[in-house]
Amino acid sequence: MKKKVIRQSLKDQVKSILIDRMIDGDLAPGDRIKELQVAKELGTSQAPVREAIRCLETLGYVEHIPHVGAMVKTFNQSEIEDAYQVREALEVHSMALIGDSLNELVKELEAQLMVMQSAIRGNNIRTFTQADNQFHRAIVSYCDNATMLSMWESLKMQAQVIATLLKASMPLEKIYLLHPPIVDAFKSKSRERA
Amino acid sequence: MKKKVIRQSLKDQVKSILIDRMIDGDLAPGDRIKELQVAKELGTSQAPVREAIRCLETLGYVEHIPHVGAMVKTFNQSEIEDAYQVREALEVHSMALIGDSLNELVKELEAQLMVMQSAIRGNNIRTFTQADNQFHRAIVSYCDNATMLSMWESLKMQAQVIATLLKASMPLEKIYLLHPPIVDAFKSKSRERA
DNA sequence: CATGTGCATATTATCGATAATCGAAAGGAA
DNA sequence: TTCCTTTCGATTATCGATAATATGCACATG
Repeated sequence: MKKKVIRQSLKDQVKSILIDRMIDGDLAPGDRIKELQVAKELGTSQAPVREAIRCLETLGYVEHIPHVGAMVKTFNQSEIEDAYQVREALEVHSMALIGDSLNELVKELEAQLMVMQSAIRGNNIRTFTQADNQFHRAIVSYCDNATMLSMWESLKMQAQVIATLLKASMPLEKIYLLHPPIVDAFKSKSRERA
Repeated sequence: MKKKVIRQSLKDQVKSILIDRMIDGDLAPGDRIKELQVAKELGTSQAPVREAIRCLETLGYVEHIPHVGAMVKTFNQSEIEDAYQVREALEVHSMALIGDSLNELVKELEAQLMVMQSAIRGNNIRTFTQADNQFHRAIVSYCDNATMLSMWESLKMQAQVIATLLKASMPLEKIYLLHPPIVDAFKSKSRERA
């Protein structure tokens, strides 16, 4: 019941709005984002919009060319697969760092697998991406390497996946199949320890 | 013979100057960076300085608290070790992705090991960090996963090491010892393939 | 003494306006 | 035509000034 007073900077508000637009498809990959235009729409000045765009840039959501402008980044399939490989690298390595909470983690992972499966059956992409996100965040959360977590944060796959897959309708099954081997690895690690 | 006209944005110039100051020790970990003060010193307005600081923030060089200000980030030993673990995770995983150029890579890595050893003997920290940087960049460069490379870029260990070690004089030997096992892994992979 | 309240100051966050730059379109010469 | 230059419109980059916010201190209050 905390519901603190909302004191969000304009930059953060603009950032949220732009991300929402990307998720909703109002901003499609390739679309230009013009600072003054957005500022006018949202009733602010150029500065907060500019900062928000720079922020989205570092998150990998938009591409920015000096003196020209920013546009929503277009992802190709290989980029997405590359990112998943990086995820796997981080998570496999995390195994060695996770201690007593290993069993707890495995339960969490399996729960998310179930959610993903049901999302595939219902073709509910948004639910799928949320579960996928939970799955990977769990792993890096349970390992106490703060840098590892921030690296994962910077991957920010969730929005990439949402923005791209919502339209490209890439097969969820293909993505799903990358996950069970990871859970198996954690399980065998757990068994070996007992 | 290219020597193009220098057309660097003020933001980039400010960023470079601030990084130089950190390396030279004029900006020590914990020091405040005040936007208007820097702007006045450099003869610019607040805006470019502000952007430069935000950039340094995403690079991990400074910490920023809303409405309070930015300060040069202070690294503790565990943070540095965490980052090195993440590096290892990325590089070990890269093994599987590197193809024919494996032998070439091993030669490059061993060359950098030699440089590091001689840097340790001469206690030349700057040379050591450069070689360390070359070593790790080589691995992620030879693997053709662009995301992997950008993740490595975002680690930006070189400045962390320079900024921290130049003063804390953390034993280089300890860092060095993390490297040979990686080369060995690449070598055995190469042998196994032959 | 402990604690809260209001002010003063320092700094960031935001604004509106101007300068710098880019890309495309128009024009002119070989 | 084709290539080069110029001009123009659009957009970002930068500026100087103002508003919003946080921190510390003095002071009142119990």
